[in-house]
Order: sequence, then structure tokens, then C-alpha cells
Amino acid sequence: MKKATRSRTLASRPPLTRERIFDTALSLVDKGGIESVSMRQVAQGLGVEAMSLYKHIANKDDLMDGLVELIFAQIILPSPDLGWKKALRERAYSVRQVLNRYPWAPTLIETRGGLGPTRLHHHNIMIGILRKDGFTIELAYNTLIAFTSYIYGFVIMEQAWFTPPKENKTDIKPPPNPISPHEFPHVFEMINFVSGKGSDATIRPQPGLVTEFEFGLNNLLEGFARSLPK
Amino acid sequence: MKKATRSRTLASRPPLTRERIFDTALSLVDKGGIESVSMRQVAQGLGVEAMSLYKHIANKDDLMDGLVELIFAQIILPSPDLGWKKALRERAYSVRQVLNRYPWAPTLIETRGGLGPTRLHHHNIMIGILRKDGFTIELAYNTLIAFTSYIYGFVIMEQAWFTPPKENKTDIKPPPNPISPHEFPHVFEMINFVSGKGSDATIRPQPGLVTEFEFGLNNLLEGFARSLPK
DNA sequence: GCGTTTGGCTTACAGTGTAAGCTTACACTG
DNA sequence: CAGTGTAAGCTTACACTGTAAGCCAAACGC
Repeated sequence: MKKATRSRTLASRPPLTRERIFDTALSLVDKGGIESVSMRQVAQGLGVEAMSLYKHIANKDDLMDGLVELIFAQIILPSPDLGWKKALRERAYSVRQVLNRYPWAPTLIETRGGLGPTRLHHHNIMIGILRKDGFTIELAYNTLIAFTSYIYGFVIMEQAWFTPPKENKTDIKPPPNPISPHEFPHVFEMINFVSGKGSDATIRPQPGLVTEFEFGLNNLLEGFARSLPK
Repeated sequence: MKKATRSRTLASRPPLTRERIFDTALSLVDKGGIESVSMRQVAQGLGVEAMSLYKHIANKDDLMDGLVELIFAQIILPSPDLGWKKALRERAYSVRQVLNRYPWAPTLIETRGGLGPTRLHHHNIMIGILRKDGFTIELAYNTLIAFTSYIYGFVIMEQAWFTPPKENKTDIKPPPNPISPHEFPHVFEMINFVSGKGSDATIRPQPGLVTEFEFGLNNLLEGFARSLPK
């Protein structure tokens, strides 16, 4: 009772903090997608007026940066004891999982360039793992880029391909994707193949494309291994 | 003078068409980035009022879809005679080049799920190339996914890493990225290595990361080759 | 000639981010 | 305890967004 700097005498609300702002923004974006997070919405979620947020965050971009950090914090860092190959694989799956849990994340991430502290830390660890196992700095560099690119791109594809293309809410386009066998025979064949695999190809549940993910991942990892100086 | 359906009697403006709308939208987004394209802006660029556009396009999403199509139309399709490996490589570079010419494109593409006609056509051709060279449908499927993911992800990384992190226009943050050698030694080492390579690491000109691009690409292509049934 | 269709305009509304300034309630000083 | 400084939150306001609804004149088919 003594210690609290500025005790909330009104006993009403807990004080507004960056943390609390980010949290409610996160929960807000979780249901309703990224464009449902506005200053006013976030404020309302905190029982507060929009402009009050600006006492704690610089602007909306700042808010978004915070969200990105929250995302990256959820990606688990592999232990260096695993060896580089297992470590990379573990990280790959963790990234994919987290990014899939937040479909809005990739769009968000790529729109803001800079690397926050969390991302820097992650990179630092990953490079360390590679270097420890004999990767030259150049090889580590190239490896990390190729590795990250693949995972990142894969998740985006995964979402872009297997998400219904924008329910226009007033008008549902009758066939989801009427791919003519004459116009696009190969695509048609492929769609059929894919349909045969899982239950429904167009709306597959989240943990769907694991084998597809593995394919590229393995090819890359083997490539890295072959590039190692012996 | 007879033939023109609805001759522009006022002799003033050429008629508004989807094409013309897309074109000016494209040129508008080229300078000023994606968020500088608003209905009113596009309209103004055409000497017209905002609401007039809605007689030709459904809504802003429709406009954006059109832009995406314009982008994909610029990607050159490799000739099937090259053989799959050369074809894939050619396509990889074309995609990268086009996507780099329009840094706003990836964000745009990934936000709208569905595949337009152009994209379908491209996929159709690419699958055809693979199949012709002995890829099973399953292998072609996996290959295409891995391949596309990598390229796509790479371009995004390329832009995210080597673009100044949002010039706040009023305030330039003094050091672009003060990476402490103690906190992130490995990242520091890597940055140093990268700086030694090109002239300036943080703002590299466009055709910068070719060798990095090649590294992952080669690894993937070799992996594909090894997966081929013989 | 006469409807009817069409392309573009006008007005209006709900929503956005945020600049500027005000009010209140606390912490601290004398 | 009175007085003051300060920080947190609120109020108002502005410029801007996408787009629904309706109007109006010019061009068409008959």
C-alpha cells in the first residue's frame, strides 16, 4: 500500500500499460482479424477512450510492432544440444505452428521492416547453433536466409491456398473454384490428386500440409548438410 | 464515328474502363506505396469523381484483385523446351524480379486468397513442364509448393531485411540498427560479414541478394532432382 | 418520337488515425 | 496542510477512408 507508485485510488481500473494494451489488441485481432483492431476498439476493450492510448504508445504502428513482438515471443527456441539439423527442424515447426495460429501475423510482420529485440535474439541463437556445428559465417548466413524464406513463404502459401477467397458475405460465389479441365488440365489433375489425399482440399483443417512442408524442408536441410565443409 | 458504342459526345474524356482504372491505380501505387491508393485518389487521377468508379468495379477489393492480376501478367512463362530445371530457374528469377519491382505486391497478393485466371494459367504451365519431364503428379505438387514458397518467402525477406524500417518522416532514428556485440554476438558477426560483402548492407540496391537467392534455389532444385523417379 | 438504359455526379454516413488542449487526481514540496 | 507540478485520461476536432442511395443528362433501341 505504501510502495505502489500512484495507487489507483478510484479503486476502479487497473492502470493502463503497454502490456495491457497489447494484450487486448491481441485478443481483439484474434477474433475479427487484423482490420478489426482500431484505436477506438482497443480503447473500448479497456474501458477507456481512444486518445488515452497515446499516453502509452506512440501510434498505431507502435501498437502493431508490439503485436509482432508478442507473436515472435511464442516461437520456441530450440536447444543448441540437439545439433543443427534437429534444431532447425524443430524451429521450422514452431514457426509454422505459431504463424498458423495467427493467420494475420505474416501480413503484419512483412509490412514493418525492422527487427525487434525478440527477433534479433532468435536470430542470434540460431546462428550460434549453426556456427557451433561447423558452419562458416557465410554458410550460416545463406542457410538462415534460405531456411527462413522457405518457412515463411510456405506458411503464407498454406494460408492463401486453403482459405476461402473472401466470403463476400452478401453473395456467395456459387462454385468455390470451377476449374475447367480443358482450360487448365494440369491444375485440374493436381486438384483431383489433392482431393484424393485429404478429405476436403479447399478448406483443409489447420494441421494439413505437413507432408508438403516436410518435402521442401528435407530438401533444404539435405542441401545445407552437403554444403558443410568437412 | 458510327461504330463507337456511345460515342463520347462531349469530346472531352475517353470513356472510363476497368483497364484505365487499373492502370492509373497501378501507376498511383507505384509512387506512394499501397496505402496511397484510395478511391478518391484513383478517381482524381482519371479526372473523375470517386463514386463513378463503382460503375466499373465492384469495390476496392475488386480493384486490388485487378492489380494482382496485372502483376502476375508481367511474370514471364518459361518455355517447356528448356527442361524442368532451367525452366524453374528462369521462372524463379522472373518472379523475383517482378515482385521486387513492386515491393507492395506480396502484401497485396497474400491478403486476397483466391487464384485469378492468370495465376491458374501459370500454374497450369508449370505443372505441365514438370509432368512432361517425368515428375509424378504428387512430386510435381510437392515441388511446386516448395518452389513457390521459397521464392515468395525470399522476396519478402529480401525486402523486409533490407528496407529502412519505416522512416518516421518527422524523426529519423539516429542509428539505423545499433546491434550490440555483447547482446547479439552472432548477429553482430554476421552483420559484419555482410557489410564486408557489398558496399552498404542495410540499404543494398535492388539486384543485391542474388548469391543468397541462388544458394537456397540450388539446394531445392538438387533436392527435386534427387526425388525424381528414375 | 419515346421510353429505357447508362455513365457519371452529388450527397451523406459511419468509420478511421491522431493533433491540441483540457481536467482530474495523485505525489511531493514547503 | 496548502500549494504546486505532473502524469493519465478525456474531449473535441479535423482530414481522410469506403461506399450506399439517389439524381440527371446523354445515348441507345425501337
